[in-house]
Amino acid sequence: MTAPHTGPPLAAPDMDSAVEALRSHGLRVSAARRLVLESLFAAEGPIPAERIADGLAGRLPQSDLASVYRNLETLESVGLVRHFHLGHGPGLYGLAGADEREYLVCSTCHAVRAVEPGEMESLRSLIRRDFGYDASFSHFPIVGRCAQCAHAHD
Amino acid sequence: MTAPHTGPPLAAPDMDSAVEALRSHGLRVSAARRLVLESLFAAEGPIPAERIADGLAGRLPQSDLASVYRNLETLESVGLVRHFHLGHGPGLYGLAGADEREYLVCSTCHAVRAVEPGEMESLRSLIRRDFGYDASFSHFPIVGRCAQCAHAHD
DNA sequence: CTCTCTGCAAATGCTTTGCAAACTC
DNA sequence: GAGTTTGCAAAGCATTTGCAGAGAG
Repeated sequence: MTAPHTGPPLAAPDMDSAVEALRSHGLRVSAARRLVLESLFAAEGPIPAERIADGLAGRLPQSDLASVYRNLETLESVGLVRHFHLGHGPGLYGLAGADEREYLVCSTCHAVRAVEPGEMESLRSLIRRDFGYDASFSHFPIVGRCAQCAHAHD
Repeated sequence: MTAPHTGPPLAAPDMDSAVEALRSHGLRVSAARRLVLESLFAAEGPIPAERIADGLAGRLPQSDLASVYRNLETLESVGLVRHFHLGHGPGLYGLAGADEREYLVCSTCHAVRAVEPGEMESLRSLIRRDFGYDASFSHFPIVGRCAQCAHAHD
């Protein structure tokens, strides 16, 4: 059941350590805050804010969307949460360190492909060498034409 | 004055050929359409739709923002225009083939660095080799920590 | 004369903000 | 209690859509 974890360790592996992290930053542990964290722990992967507000489609209590956004921002500011985009549509939020995969989106068929962070290492070092940037493709995806679409040249 | 041009040639080098391209696609050459093209030819580089609507801050006649968006989409669909994003904020529109530089944005200081397409070639071939994608960083930037920010470690 | 395109207004989708009441410490 | 955080409502920003009239071919 426990798949081998290749990415960075979770900033907080469970609810308790997340709560502890909040307190250590002088933040209060409110019900709404808890609920955001619980949703992220319960979700199968990164989700839009709205899914948290509707209680993961009923599995958890609902909460106010504005508060969800506020809390996601707060949690992100202390490093417990991260968010990214895959083109248009709402941002996706997840636990920092979890599922920090990087994405390729085909500009033609719009298929999304996720790869483990390790697979981008040579890419990252090339960028570091050529441009001096420590790049991450976990906030914006790499956009390009995928092999299938390149074959099926329009 | 004419800087060496390393990128692809403009899809339409001037107003006349742009108009011709429109006609060849069965599209009408309306005043509003002309104005969008003129704005893009007049602009120093990619600009948000709103700047076109307000007539480049008065240099040209104003036009309706909704029509500007509609026309940008139309022009993009026939390959005369392209658009991209640099993080949040409005999309930036420019003439296809012009200023098709690719961007790096520092995740810490948010500085934007543009590079000529050629400079990304080795990066692009690595992505092609590793993932089979024909990548372009002219729609989304590469996000990462720049050298200066890496030095000044938080 | 036909069909595309425009301008206006209103709607949309995602996210942020103002504010009084509720809750955490 | 003091100060954060909430919930609700409303605003904000970028972009899209509906529709009747104007304009291109």
